[in-house]
Amino acid sequence: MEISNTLIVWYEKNKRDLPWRNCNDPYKIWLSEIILQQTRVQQGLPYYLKFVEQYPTILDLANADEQEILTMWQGLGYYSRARNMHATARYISFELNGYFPTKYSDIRALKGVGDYTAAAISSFAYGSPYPVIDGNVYRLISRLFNISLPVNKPSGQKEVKAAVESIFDGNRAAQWNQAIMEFGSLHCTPKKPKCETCVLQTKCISYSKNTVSNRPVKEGKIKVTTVNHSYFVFRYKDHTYIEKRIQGIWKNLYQFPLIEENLPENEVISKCKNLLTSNLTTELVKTFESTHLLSHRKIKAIFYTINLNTKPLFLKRDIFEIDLEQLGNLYPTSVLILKYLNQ
DNA sequence: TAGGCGTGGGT
DNA sequence: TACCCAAGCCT
Repeated sequence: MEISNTLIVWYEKNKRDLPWRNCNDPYKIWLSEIILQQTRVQQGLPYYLKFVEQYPTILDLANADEQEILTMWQGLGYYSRARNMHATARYISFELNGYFPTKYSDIRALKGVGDYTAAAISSFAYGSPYPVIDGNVYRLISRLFNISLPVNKPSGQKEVKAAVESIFDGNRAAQWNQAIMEFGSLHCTPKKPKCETCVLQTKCISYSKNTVSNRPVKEGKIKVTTVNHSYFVFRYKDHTYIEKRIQGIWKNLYQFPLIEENLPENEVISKCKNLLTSNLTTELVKTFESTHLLSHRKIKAIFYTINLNTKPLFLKRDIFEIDLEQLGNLYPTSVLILKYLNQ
């Protein structure tokens, strides 16, 4: 209880003014939590404001096209969040008559809602006594209790959860949850935590044992593999030609026709010509190169421009014609392709 | 359960 | 530069 008081006093004095706080609308709380998954407040905030303006109610979101929602989401990453969010909006609007679920178990069962998000919505919208455990909490708790088990493995997660429950105050769950995340985010930071001015310093076992810089422990590294992307930008008048991605990364976003194999340039050009029904007499011009970094992949991208005098016919039926300016506006696309369009 | 899934900021 | 990390979830 003493730790809870300390955290909450700190929070009331230091909290940021954010639009989804002091709000009981489960729709807006849910929306903010989906946007903020693995996303910094600074990056997610403009998207939240945009979504609330465009879709004031969950029914507005449910009635929107997925393509429009993905365009709104463009640039935020982890696009499955947007697809799941749309599916959940339709489920709540049309199966639950627009009533957002109130029970933790029902909230937890929604698409795109895991343990963290269910606890956040339950506490912030309804005051239900479920502690949030996000990256901030893993870090803060592993320091406070000097937990040496890896927090990205079930063993460490179990220990953190038990520690959280030992200090959680369910009678003020919403405030408590906001407080511990805000404190972790602003004070008990990953690098250079502000231990010298920390209100929990005397309670922090890692501080007394000088292990703060080694907490939290994480095991295993993500290996980043390098892949090649060759994009073909066919131009005919103001038109260009795109296709929809149907699986994997950037699913349901649009792109220029793409060859992913790592081939020598002459074979890439040969593959490009095979996309068309007729012989290609125009040459390909390499107009842009970029290395695009993902969390788990390094994409070495090359963009070739092909300026045509006649309308092209494609063997692949799913390649279709648009105005170039529609890509990134009417047709959502990746930041990699936005970089090309903006250069 | 380990890997897939984005992007941008910080060091 | 290369790496870590961010209000995680899904399969």
